[in-house]
Amino acid sequence: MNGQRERILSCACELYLKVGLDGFSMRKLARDLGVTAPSIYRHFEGREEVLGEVLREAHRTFSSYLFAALNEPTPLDRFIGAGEGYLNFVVQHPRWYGIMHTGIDHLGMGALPADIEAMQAGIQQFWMDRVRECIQAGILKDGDRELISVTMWAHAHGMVQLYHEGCFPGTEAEFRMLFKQSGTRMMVGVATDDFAVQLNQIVVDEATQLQD
Amino acid sequence: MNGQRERILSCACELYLKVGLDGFSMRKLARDLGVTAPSIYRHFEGREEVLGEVLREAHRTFSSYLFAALNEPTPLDRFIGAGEGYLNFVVQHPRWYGIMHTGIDHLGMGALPADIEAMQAGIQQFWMDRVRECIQAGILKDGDRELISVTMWAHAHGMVQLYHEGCFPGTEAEFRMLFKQSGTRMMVGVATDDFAVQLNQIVVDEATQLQD
DNA sequence: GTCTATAATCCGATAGAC
DNA sequence: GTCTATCGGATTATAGAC
Repeated sequence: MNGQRERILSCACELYLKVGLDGFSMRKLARDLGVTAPSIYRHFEGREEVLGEVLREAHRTFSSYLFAALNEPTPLDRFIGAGEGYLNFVVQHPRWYGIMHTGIDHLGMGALPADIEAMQAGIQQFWMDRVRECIQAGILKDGDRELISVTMWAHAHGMVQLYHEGCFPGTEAEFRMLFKQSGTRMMVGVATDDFAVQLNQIVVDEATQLQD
Repeated sequence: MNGQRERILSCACELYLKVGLDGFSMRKLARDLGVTAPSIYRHFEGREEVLGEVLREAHRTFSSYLFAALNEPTPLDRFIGAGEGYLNFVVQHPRWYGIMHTGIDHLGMGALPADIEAMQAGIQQFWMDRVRECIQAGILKDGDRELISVTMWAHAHGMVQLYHEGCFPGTEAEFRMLFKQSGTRMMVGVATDDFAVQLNQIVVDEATQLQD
């Protein structure tokens, strides 16, 4: 029966989301499944292969959050939609974001499976496409696309890491606000002069709102 | 003899820098010291107390890298000096930066020692002072100081995390360049209009340099 | 202050019976 | 396919001799 393999995988994802990478063990997985540990080795070569599947599921979920933005009508809408998808994902699934940023050595693997590397390449391509079409639409500066992408990536990733580390005191809703407000300011440096005017207007509006 | 305690601490820092947090064990520490594990428990209550001292040393070193910038003459020089100190620290001491961003639960502690919390508060105060005096000097926008600080913090931390994860392909020197170039763009959004002109001039100069 | 010996838990993985 | 039994290793930490 091949359904058993899928039952193990489903249970493995659940276990990882509950206890994290360091707490994830074959013995606990067996206990949750209601079997003994050696049984799992009939379906998987070892812990490494199971974790590979968990990592695969993380990438699948992340991709679905991002790629939903492709249904939006304009480059700007797709860019904003992708940003909101990213924000929703990291807030709702911190463990899955975590395993995607865990070194392969810590996962006990020598190298990433080819299909996971392909998914990573697809995600990177997705972001580069958003940057490219926002440049064509006159929203982002027509310059070094890689550098523009890095600046936005680093800001977003840093915000998320600091939030997950507990460096921001507020609630989840307050973090979402902070993420967007900070993102607006960061964007000013990579936007065209015309679009920067609109972004700065948002900043001013926020300031006057706070005064009321 | 109290010198033994200091010898253990020195060796503990060395061991942590070599093998990281997960590889750090009392047995390895004892082996490096040339004694057996139970001996260490005459000087320390347990692994948690030793790691607390390692974390303390990390904060001391980080602070020394930052606070050296206080010798600079102007607010802008102090700000740039602090940024360069930060960059030097994270490049030269990734493990120490790492333990400073490790949750206390992962360190096996219930709460941070009061003096370490005080050092963290001092570092945060240092950055807020840099922001405050750069606002007074007409370099940064006169707005929400906390938000300006968060934007810069997130960008810097994100750049470092991605670098340490191996997400940037280049050399260390190329990363230092990337950090500064990306930082310049990020700064445009939090700078005054006057200072943003200077920052954008740097961006243009870089672009024309690349064309040659 | 350091040692030996050991308790008490964990872990991944395998052999071989059923 | 699952089980029992086990190997071989890791860890923190303690008891008690010297």
